[in-house]
Amino acid sequence: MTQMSKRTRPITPPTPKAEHRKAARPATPKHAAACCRPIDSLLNPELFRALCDPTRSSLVACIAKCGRGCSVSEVAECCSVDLSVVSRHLSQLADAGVLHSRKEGRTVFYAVRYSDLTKMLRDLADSIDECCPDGRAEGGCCVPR
Amino acid sequence: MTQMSKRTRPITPPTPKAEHRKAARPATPKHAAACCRPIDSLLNPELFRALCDPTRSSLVACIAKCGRGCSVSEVAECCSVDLSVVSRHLSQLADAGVLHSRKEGRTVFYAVRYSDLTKMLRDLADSIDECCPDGRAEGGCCVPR
DNA sequence: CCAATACTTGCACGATGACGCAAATGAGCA
DNA sequence: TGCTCATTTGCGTCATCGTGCAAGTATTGG
Repeated sequence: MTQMSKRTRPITPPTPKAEHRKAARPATPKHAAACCRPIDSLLNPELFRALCDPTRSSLVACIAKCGRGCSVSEVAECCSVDLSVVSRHLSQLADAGVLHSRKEGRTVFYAVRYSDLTKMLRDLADSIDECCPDGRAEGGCCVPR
Repeated sequence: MTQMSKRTRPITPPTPKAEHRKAARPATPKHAAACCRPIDSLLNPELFRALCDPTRSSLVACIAKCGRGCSVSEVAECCSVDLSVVSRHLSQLADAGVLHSRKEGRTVFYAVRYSDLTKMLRDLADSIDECCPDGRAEGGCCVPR
């Protein structure tokens, strides 16, 4: 247990869920100074975390292609996992900002947050571009040695 | 690299790696017919899987901001995990197409695949847009009930 | 009020992931 | 050849994740 010495592992007790995911993010590394900061916030693991599971991503694709809000049980037909699993995945995706949920009577409709999602992706792409467009970067912010 | 093929599990022999990740992907769901297919391939969990870990994403941010190729030990200074862990993360990111590696003598330089990465992100954003631009989608491909 | 419908939540289990340490491999250099 | 530096790999450990089943909650209809 002492294996992971100091960082991210308060020995045992509280286990605040996905703890190590929160911690390991050294604000400003030695190299790579203050330039191009937007990438730090845009390269948010939470979004990717939501989309990294194939079941979840297929659910997103299903709803996206659907174009309208889909109920949980409707979406569940898209894949072979239990309805409860789908329910959990959808709420997870909603938490991550990928989906939007709307309750109507006893059914819950999930829809893709098209513009938010595409904005996140494009902003990230932009921030990556900004970091180092072709020519630039030589003698950039990161000390060579 | 197949670094973690069947490793770390002496107990259960066959363990076909990340099995469930491969499987759960019902080609064509009942709803959401053949329209807007690109999203299926672009919403690739593998890319997100690579970026979903905060340590990994901070490594990517570090290298991105760096602008040039960074050696493993250099990058390791950006975060507080063991060098071996960084090495594994970097090769994982390279496998996912996020980074590019180049060996020079005994050092390995990793650099962000700027254009590939931004292309993937923008294409995905485009495919999401295509799926359902504002007005469209009513009475789309997914049967309402 | 009761039953049915549509989800959500609790729980247990097996698989996977991230990690550190130590040993191994590879590549220059004296 | 032997040594050192840079990185990778083997292995054990612990936490987290995805999943199914069963029970619980909310909402609508009779």
